[in-house]
Amino acid sequence: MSLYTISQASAEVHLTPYTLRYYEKEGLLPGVKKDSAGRRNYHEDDIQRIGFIKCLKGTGMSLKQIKEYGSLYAQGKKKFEERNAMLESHREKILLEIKTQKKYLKMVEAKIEMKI
Amino acid sequence: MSLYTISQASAEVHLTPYTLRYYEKEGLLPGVKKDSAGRRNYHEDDIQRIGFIKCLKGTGMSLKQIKEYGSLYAQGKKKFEERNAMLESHREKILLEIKTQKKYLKMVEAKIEMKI
DNA sequence: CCTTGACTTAGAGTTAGCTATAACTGTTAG
DNA sequence: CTAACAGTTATAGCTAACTCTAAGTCAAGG
Repeated sequence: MSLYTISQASAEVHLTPYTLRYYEKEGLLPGVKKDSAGRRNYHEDDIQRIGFIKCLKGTGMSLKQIKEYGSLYAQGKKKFEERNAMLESHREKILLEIKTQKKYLKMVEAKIEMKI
Repeated sequence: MSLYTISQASAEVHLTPYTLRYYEKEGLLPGVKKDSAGRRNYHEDDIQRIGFIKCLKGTGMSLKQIKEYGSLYAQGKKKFEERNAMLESHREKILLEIKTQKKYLKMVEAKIEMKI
């Protein structure tokens, strides 16, 4: 299938229709097409975009920054440097986050092992 | 030093005095002592408790659940099973989260490598 | 034709987790 | 002694990210 209604897209990406409309309203997901009756038609690449939005959001990027990233993306290769710098620094952030999570994991495990 | 004012504790744990008072008000940090003038005196073990609160919160536990955990903790060994079950399931959650973060890391790195 | 149901919009409401304000009190340095 | 300071409480305000409601539109089945 290459076209999704909002409820199909919702099921596909595990976000509610409310959230999908909200993301669009906030400018995170520009250019979603509509049919003659005004209903959203999500294309395969919209699904991909939502997937990457979830990735960025899931690693702690704010919707505001995600929107910023998307807007750089939309401006093509003239903003390539800026956009990639954003990803690079986000990459560092994720690495740090994983490190922190591992540290916290050890703390929780130590507490479990204490058995008191 | 074994006693901290709120601003010293704040500096020590990297949380604002607002947040420390808020946590106390919300019941996450019961039993903080006060001096004769009514000012909080954080003891070494309060600092430790805050450290563990940060650990739980940093791994996605809600303040409500952290409070619940603390209340089980306060009830001593009769609630040991329940409390440890909470930690065990939280441990699973952290492991899953690390896995997810690693997946997302790969996605971001792939995007960086695309160079488009 | 008419009802049903999935959609639309604008805008209001909710929740978590702080963050700030106002009014006040006790301690300390000059 | 007094002014500045660091704390106190109660309560209001804020932001992010949804989540829901109301009122309306359109298409398809009986």
